[in-house]
Amino acid sequence: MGIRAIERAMNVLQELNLQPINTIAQLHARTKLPKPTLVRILKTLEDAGYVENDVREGGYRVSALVTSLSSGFHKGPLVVEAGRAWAVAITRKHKWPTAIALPDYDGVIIRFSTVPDSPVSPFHSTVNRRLNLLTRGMGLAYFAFLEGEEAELITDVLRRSDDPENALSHHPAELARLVRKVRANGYATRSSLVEPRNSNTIAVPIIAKSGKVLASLGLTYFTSAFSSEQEACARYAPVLQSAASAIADDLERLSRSISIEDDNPAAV
Amino acid sequence: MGIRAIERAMNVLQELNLQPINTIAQLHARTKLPKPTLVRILKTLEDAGYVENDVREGGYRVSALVTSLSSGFHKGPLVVEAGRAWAVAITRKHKWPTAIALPDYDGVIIRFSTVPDSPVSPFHSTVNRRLNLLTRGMGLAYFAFLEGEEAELITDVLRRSDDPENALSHHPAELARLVRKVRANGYATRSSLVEPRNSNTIAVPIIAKSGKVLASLGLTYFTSAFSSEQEACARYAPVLQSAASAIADDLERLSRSISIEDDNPAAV
DNA sequence: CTGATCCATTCCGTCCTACGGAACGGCAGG
DNA sequence: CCTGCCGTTCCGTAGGACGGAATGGATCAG
Repeated sequence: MGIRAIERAMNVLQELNLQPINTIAQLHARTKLPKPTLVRILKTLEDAGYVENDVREGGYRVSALVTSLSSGFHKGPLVVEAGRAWAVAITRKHKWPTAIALPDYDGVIIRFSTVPDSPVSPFHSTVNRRLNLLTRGMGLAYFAFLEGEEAELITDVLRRSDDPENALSHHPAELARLVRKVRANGYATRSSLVEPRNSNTIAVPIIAKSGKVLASLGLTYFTSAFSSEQEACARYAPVLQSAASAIADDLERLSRSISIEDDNPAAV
Repeated sequence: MGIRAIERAMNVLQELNLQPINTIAQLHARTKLPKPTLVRILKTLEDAGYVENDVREGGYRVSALVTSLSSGFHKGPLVVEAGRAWAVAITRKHKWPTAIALPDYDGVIIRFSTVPDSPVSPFHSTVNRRLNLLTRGMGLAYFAFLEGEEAELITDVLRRSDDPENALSHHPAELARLVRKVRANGYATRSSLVEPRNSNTIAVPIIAKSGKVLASLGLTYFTSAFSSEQEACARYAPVLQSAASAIADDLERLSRSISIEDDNPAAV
């Protein structure tokens, strides 16, 4: 068993990263910690410079110094590095948060998200969150564009899964129809069968010049902001597609001009 | 006064970010904490998943989860996002760590560094570190390419400083000569008058299409790895220059294709 | 093989400090 | 004015963090 105060502080810090601004009441509800304890922890983090108490906004937020807690960690695949700038740019222009997800066995894991840059995020920061391949927009955008042996391999793995979100894998015909539809559209959206219902995600694959599907790029919006899913897709799918293609270009340029031997896409 | 255990844990976590691998003895020396206390703190962080005890390497290192402690913080200028991929690519190819620094009043601040990706870094992670404009490679690469009013303004500020590292600002003729040399070379290096002596940094400016100097891109190497500074510069200056120019291109493409209203380069 | 040295880790009794219920002051709405 | 909700402060208590000393390896010298 570890030091309780530290465990608590780390949890609080994680929670703080999930929203641009956090009130004591919210943190109290999410962490189940007594308010005085929260105040004490936040004061400690504030003194240390990791947290700011924004009285105007009425809450606490992480400050620039938190980067020093993770500046020593990298080994992110190059596609994430190449894609960040585009993800940030889209969010600056269109406000909605975007994210980049990388394959991880029978799912994808979000490796970068612009939630903190988005003034209107339906979600909290979702970095390191795992998404299923068949029901989630970013999972499906990856899965549907897989080809040949790789596609079969993953399909087999999914078939063996008893996760309800992978249920579609037991209905090959329907699955094939879904894949065809996604490929025809050039983008995927989150299944209407899974939570949360008040938002949706539009996602496209990032495909290397070699044809290999590297990752997916997604944008999440409040459903209430549009009259229909079609409207949102018509607006953002082209943006995402051109960004995904630009990311693939950038990767190509990166490897050509600097000539990288091999970008190992090993996850984690 | 805050909670001591938390303050200590945060310090330990920061220290862990400064080196790829950290032994208890090193941490003990750097943090002045008793070893049992360190072990307890590290065990706590390990249980929570932020730290790994790599028995093979004989020490502790930060793990992927630390990113969740800062994933909520962004507001980084687009030039850093655009430059990351290139910095990472250079380090993967040439091994030496690279960094991107942004202007901050009378200095520059390192906003991104590939130290964790470098197997041979002379330095520890240097994110958020401030560098002087006249003696440091990355500072000088920025300063020397400033033009017109902006250059005069900063020069005035420097002249009013009594920081020994800004001493050159009191000798306008020598300063002008240095600036001319840097401009002619197209890159800057760290002054041989300042520490540390066992490494050096080669840096180039990142200049937007508009002509505005946005940032500097630097590479740091052990002096002992080359027979002369010339040799290292001949090898890496062109690499850095082409990367800097590519970053400017990327920025241009980012803003053209997504058409961002205004990239506010405000630092922290 | 023995003894010395250095290291990370565990023990455990002491003391302190983190804890949280209760109280407080501020604010908004009724 | 009162009521409800908020963030913050108080303060007596008790449980947990603390660190010196002991332990268990690993490495090296003789």
